[in-house]
Amino acid sequence: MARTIGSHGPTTLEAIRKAGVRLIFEHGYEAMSLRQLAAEVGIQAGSLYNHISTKQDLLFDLVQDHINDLLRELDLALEGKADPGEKLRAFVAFHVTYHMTRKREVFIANSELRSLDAKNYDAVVALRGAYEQRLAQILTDGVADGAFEVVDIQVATFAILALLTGLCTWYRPGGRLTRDAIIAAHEKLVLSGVAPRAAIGQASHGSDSRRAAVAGS
Amino acid sequence: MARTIGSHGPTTLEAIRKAGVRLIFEHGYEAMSLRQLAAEVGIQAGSLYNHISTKQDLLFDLVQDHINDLLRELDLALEGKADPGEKLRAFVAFHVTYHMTRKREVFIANSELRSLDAKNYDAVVALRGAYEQRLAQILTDGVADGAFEVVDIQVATFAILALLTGLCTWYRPGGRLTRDAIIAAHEKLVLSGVAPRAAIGQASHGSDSRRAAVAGS
Amino acid sequence: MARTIGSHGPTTLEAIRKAGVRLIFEHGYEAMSLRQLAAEVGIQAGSLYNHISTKQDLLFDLVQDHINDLLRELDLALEGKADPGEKLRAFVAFHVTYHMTRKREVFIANSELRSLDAKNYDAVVALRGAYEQRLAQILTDGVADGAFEVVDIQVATFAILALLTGLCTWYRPGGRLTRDAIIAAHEKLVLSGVAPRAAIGQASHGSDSRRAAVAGS
Amino acid sequence: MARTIGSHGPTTLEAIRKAGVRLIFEHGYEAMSLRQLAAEVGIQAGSLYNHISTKQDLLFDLVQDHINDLLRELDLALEGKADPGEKLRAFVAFHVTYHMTRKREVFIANSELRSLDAKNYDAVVALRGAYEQRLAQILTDGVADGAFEVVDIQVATFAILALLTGLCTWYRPGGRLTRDAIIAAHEKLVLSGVAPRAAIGQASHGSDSRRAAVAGS
DNA sequence: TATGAATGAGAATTCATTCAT
DNA sequence: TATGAATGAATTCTCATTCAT
Repeated sequence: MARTIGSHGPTTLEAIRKAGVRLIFEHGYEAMSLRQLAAEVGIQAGSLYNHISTKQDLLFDLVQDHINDLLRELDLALEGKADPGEKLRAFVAFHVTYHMTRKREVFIANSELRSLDAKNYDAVVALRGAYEQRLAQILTDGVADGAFEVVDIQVATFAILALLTGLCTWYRPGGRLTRDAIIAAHEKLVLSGVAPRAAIGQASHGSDSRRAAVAGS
Repeated sequence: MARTIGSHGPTTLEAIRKAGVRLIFEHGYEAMSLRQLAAEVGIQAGSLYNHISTKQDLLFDLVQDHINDLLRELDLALEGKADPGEKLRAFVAFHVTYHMTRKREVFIANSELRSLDAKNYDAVVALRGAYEQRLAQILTDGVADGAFEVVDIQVATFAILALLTGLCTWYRPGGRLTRDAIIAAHEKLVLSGVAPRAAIGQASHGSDSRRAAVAGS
Repeated sequence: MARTIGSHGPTTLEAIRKAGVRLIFEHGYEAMSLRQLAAEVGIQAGSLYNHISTKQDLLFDLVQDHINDLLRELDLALEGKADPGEKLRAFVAFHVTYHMTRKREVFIANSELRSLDAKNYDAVVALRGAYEQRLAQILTDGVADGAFEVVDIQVATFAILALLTGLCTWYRPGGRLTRDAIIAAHEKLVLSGVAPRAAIGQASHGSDSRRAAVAGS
Repeated sequence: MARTIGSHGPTTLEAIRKAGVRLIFEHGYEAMSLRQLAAEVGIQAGSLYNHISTKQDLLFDLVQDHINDLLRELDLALEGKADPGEKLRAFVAFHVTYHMTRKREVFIANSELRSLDAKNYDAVVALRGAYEQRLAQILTDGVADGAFEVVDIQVATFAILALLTGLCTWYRPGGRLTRDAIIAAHEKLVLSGVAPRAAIGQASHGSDSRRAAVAGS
């Protein structure tokens, strides 16, 4: 905290992490070389080892920290929300916002799981499971009190997460749409998506074939 | 004539492609070594070059062939469908089915785009754009005749594709759900998701904030 | 000789040798691959082995045949020449002409000796020695009867051969000079070069240091 | 401070260059493997890349440095020489001396040009042209003031260079002849070779055919 | 005689990591 | 804490050669 000039320790580590996120996002973990990373930071490759212990460890730290942040901030965002609809809307808004702000960390955490070795993989998947569980619980509650209707909670959980997370493959700051517009667009899809069938049945051009499919599931 | 020992002719190429898909799916393109691939096929690494011209080319061929198949089969699946609702349902059913059957090719085509070099990347992105365009057109038509309501067509296109494609990160044949159940679950989410707001509005616990956001988009 | 249609044996071998000369001249023996060579000829690499026994053997044959031709034709060119001056002029004219006509073979025979394995190298060097010996003998005779003056016969032999052979690093058919002009230019240098010192001494700006050096040799 | 174990710093690069010159001289650039080179230096193949950037670059550096040295030292050797005869004698003495001292670099610079890629080749050929130009100018001046007579300056330039450079294919230190004797032998050939025809004409056994050829050039 | 596929060795180069300074 | 040099294993890819068909 009271760091004197010349002590670059934390600064350097931060620079490594920042550059690491960027390079892994752009090239992938396997394709990023530590020489590249060091060059980006402005040091020699060997010097990285004064700050990280391993390339694998750097990845793990980045991913783990991200998911921990995600979880913590989600819980803040859901705080005080009572009914499932409100919660789901908060979830969507939070998830979309977070993914717009930190899309590179998000992307890495989703696409580089396979580059984690077994132990690290398990740890991260456990954390991710906790996050998924938050959404699954919201859906379960909503279905229980009749606010939502889904064919399968598990599938819906995965599908909604995929839908929301897809954002970080195309979002670029300064694009055509405002943050709110993007949130609204996702909110519409998700909230409508889990809305009870009855409500939409009237307006829909629904066919028997669809009903049959659903019934058959 | 009826050769069985070793791997010869088109058989070998097929074996290379099959093993390639599996290894890239499991480890990623960068992480798959040609030694590994060759070992899987049962030949020496150098012998691969009797069948492929480059590791990069193998990836490109796999991805391109997949997307071409996807497009061709989609058009077959949509043939004869008239109204947007019917089309969207057909799209969902087709996409989900295809992704269950060939989830590894699908996964590769989505996750290894960044491993393609510039020229190949552009070619694949163009093809993928054509596929996205099919869905965008369905949504556009549905919105035009009032069957659908979405906040933003572009966003909805990407989101729905992400939702459907997410399937291949968790689907395993022989799982808890039947093929039809999985299709139905996705159909519900997508069809409801684009259903006109009016119909669901009553059932929804909609908040002012959301309406404002939508209005502002 | 009485070859029937369909028998391409000698034709193919000739094509291989021709292409081989060109490729070795352009890229060097080590840098020429048999795949390249085969492609040039229009066959598969494996098929080369119906005509040659080894890459090394191809090189050896090309070089050996060239030197044999060189020797045989030199003897024809020197036939009937009596005095050393006449012989030397004939040698120059022959060597230059031959090197203009077959500069690629010549170049290979000079630059790829080191790519020959020990046995082949020795054989070729022996043949080359015979050729050098022809020139050495001419010089020896000329010196003996006072027609020539050289400081050292061995050195003069190598130097004159290098001078003449240098031609094939710059000569291109259809250049600025006619064949005769090129011969004349070399003849002047060589014939003057071995002319007795006395004759030129007057015209030369000879220094004592040079005389001393010569005396000391 | 006084490090002696292993090879470090500029020492290693120097060792690589020295070993490189020797190996390329002996086997040719294409035939020298970096494993070989590294073994010669006493390091692992990969470690070479701490000192050079590419095999091609090593060759280029060796060749370029050699030609730069050659040019610089030639200009020193010619300094203060006034008339063409004196200059030509100085040129011969310098060239021969240099080629005896650094025959391997010289040989490489002459025989491995074709192994340079286009850009490097052009750079080296430009430098070499500057060197050739020095000799061409001496000949031009000598012809202008009547001290020399040559049939064609261009051809004479190439021929004399080839004559002198040929040295490095046979010269071995500690051979039969002293340095001075070798210089004298080449001086005699070159100086006589460009001496005016008139002076030698008397002593020569010149034939009409030769005169005709020269006249016709 | 030609082919296509295979081999096994070897090419240049890159990599994560270590360590004396 | 940084450096520069080293390591040894691994990378993609090429090569001359073989051989069943």
